[in-house]
Amino acid sequence: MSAFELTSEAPSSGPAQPTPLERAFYARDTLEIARDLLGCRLVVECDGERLVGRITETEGYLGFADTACHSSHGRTPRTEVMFGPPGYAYVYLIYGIHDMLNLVVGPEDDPCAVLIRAIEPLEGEASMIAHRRGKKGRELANGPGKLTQALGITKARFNRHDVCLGEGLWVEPGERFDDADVVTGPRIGIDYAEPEHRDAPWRFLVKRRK
DNA sequence: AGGATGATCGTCT
DNA sequence: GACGATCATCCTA
Repeated sequence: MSAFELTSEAPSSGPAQPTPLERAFYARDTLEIARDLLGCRLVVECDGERLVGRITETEGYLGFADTACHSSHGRTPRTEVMFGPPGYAYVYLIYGIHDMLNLVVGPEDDPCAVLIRAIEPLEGEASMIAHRRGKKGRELANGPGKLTQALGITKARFNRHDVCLGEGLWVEPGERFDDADVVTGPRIGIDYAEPEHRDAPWRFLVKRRK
């Protein structure tokens, strides 16, 4: 079992060119992708500025058979994008307040997704703090609603967005975390799901450092 | 540090 | 008309 080949450009002093993960990255097993996304760079172009965060927490949602996955309740206008090809954003509003960022994965007609749950700031931190009304440090983006607010990701702007183009919103290779630094556990906020799905260890997070 | 509670609206029955 | 892949605030210690 081998990790997807994540290659990164050598660091350069000039403005970085987008190096988005290609569609093949997203056309694989959901849980492998959720694992591999840890350490990757989430990039958003916001008000002419590039905001970048290191992904530190994800959850896999496994499609039809997963009663915690939206698509398991049927194909609707909201869930439609998950039934399409991989490499697109599925952004929806929860609790009337929070935008959730998911990446559609797996083959077409196999409606799986990975929820991005947390990031750490790499570029544009000052703007992220401003978006978060002064919150900083671990409180800046350690939750799915927090990171979308910090990065300016909304459903209106990015639902159904192609993340393989390298414009607007995409994911780039970053550092690869060692397995020893990765923890798994049950997913958050899905108590309504069947026990076998509610308790499945499909949440991935980087162990707290420093 | 941690538990309870209210916020707020798109989506589906 | 109900409820949710949550968060911030307001308490109590």
